[in-house]
Amino acid sequence: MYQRKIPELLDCGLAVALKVIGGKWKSWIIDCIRRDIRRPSAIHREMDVIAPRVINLHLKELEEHGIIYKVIFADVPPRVEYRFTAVGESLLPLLAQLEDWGNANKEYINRNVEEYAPGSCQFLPEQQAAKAS
Amino acid sequence: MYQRKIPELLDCGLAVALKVIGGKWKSWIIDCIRRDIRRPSAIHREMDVIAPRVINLHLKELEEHGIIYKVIFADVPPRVEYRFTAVGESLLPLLAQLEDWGNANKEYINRNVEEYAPGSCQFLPEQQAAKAS
DNA sequence: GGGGACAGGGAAAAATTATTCCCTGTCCCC
DNA sequence: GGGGACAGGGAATAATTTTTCCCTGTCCCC
Repeated sequence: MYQRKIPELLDCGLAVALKVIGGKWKSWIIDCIRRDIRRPSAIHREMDVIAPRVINLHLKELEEHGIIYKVIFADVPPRVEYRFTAVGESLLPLLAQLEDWGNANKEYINRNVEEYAPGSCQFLPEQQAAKAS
Repeated sequence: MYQRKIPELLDCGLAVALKVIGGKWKSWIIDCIRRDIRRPSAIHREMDVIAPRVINLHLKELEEHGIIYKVIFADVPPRVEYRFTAVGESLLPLLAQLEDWGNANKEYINRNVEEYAPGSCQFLPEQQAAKAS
């Protein structure tokens, strides 16, 4: 386990929320479980461009944060399922809203990124007002 | 500017949203501007534990993403203000909700992190059901 | 002139996160 | 026995992000 050298500021609710959902593939994993893809191997298949190891690490973090929990069946071969805790469930509507927002604005954002050139931001207020409209 | 080596998956709305708000201090900066702390130097004072350089980089990114825009006054000494674009404004309610969620659950999450020990996740379904309730 | 506030950025280092490679077991099927 | 599926982790490396240090310029005030 990696030992942090710079302390985090976790008194702010926003920081906590972002810590939980902010990992690179976290939200994708959460979305899998939401769609009832709950077994590690199934998630690995679903996210086949991501290394299984990476997914496992994220799963462990989600578990540490109390967003999901693991159900281990006594079966052989071993069978494991991840499910949402109550707190994890409460996150789903927020993620859905974020996703809607992203879908509604991704063209705008990607266009902005492409068009952005250092210095192109030099406008006077009147010009900016025009641009913003 | 850093040249990415691994392409991002930005077709998913959630990924886009997290890209925009996911930077380490992004949401704090957005919160400053929301509270009408709009000038770079004022933001630096407000977030005085963060290096000004870092804040500038995040501001530039928010600008590139079209979340905020810069108003440059012709004054001397130079005066600059950051303001939200319409898209930036539309993000605020979502952030407020995330913050509420984080505040409501941060004790739970921090407790989980502290109590988590590798292997403590080995429960049978019945025990998990009890824990989750 | 010296010092401070203003806005901003280059270069390098450090910290953090993501990724790859490869290894541990068990069981089933051919 | 060999090969595959299952769940999982150690160690090292690469990629990315964050941070520090220091420098550019203008203007005002003492």
